[in-house]
Amino acid sequence: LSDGERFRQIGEVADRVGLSLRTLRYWGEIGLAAPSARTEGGFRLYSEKDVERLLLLKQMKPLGLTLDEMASLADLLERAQDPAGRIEGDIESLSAYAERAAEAIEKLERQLDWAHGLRANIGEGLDRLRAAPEPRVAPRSASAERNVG
Amino acid sequence: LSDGERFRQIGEVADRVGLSLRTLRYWGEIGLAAPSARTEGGFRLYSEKDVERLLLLKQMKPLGLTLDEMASLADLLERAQDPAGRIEGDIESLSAYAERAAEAIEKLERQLDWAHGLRANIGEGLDRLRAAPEPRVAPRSASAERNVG
DNA sequence: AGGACTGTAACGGCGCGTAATAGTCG
DNA sequence: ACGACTATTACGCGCCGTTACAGTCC
Repeated sequence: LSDGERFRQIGEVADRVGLSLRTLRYWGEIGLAAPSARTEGGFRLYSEKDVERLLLLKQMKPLGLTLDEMASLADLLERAQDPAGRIEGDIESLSAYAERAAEAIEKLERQLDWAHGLRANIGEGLDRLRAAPEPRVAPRSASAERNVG
Repeated sequence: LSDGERFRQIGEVADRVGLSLRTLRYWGEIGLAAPSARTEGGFRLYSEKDVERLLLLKQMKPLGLTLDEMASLADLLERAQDPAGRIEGDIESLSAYAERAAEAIEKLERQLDWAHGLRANIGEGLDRLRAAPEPRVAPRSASAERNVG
């Protein structure tokens, strides 16, 4: 307000972090990532820390967690930043998430492999389709196949 | 029926391909991957080709397509197998999917990078939490810190 | 004939997309 | 005072998970 804190409103934030307006509003609504201020008229104002949290959350998405779990993990990571505010059980919770992250990574690697295979598969299909002419157009002679423009 | 075709029922198929019973039923219901036979009493019977299609569809999931699009792509790939049954426009459709596959691969790679970063992040958090003892347990002297079991 | 498996039908829910309508900012 | 942006509210959807209840297989 009176200090040098820089606030942005929802549209700019959505562009910067690559999330939709709807998603930002929803995440605020459920307490996952609420803007830390509002204008007099009700416009959401995101601080720099708010934006960082959004980026962190966005990077969590590939782990396949529910939004509740993402909130929990983000809180854990924030608490791990300064050793003051930690709570009993944090270590266990966090190491559980570490394991889930490892599993998610394996799954992503498998999926990436599949995706590469599928792309190759599609490429082969395209080659085959392009090799044979359209059904009704028959080649006049065997050597005429070379005329493919 | 009378020939050597091997049929499996839904539970076995679910185990083999790693999809839930509900998913198999739903995919059949919407025409994405229906079993090619039923028993007299109504039990679904999946042929070997049915199972292959299911595997193909499962590998498509990371591409982020809708089920309708997955059906379309699977049909295109099947038609590309033998050059006989192809249809005008298949090449264009298929190459559009090729592009989407490429984009999906880029996205997956980004996500994989993020996931690695996040895992490292969690690891650092754990290290920090483990480094400092629980709040209420204060060391008796500075040199006593070495007694960590 | 009993237990494992499967069938259909129905409701529920997450994570938003998508209006519709009204208010706010520079 | 204009246009761009934003607010809230509400409905809908895809993709199944999850009962509940009944029937089928060996």
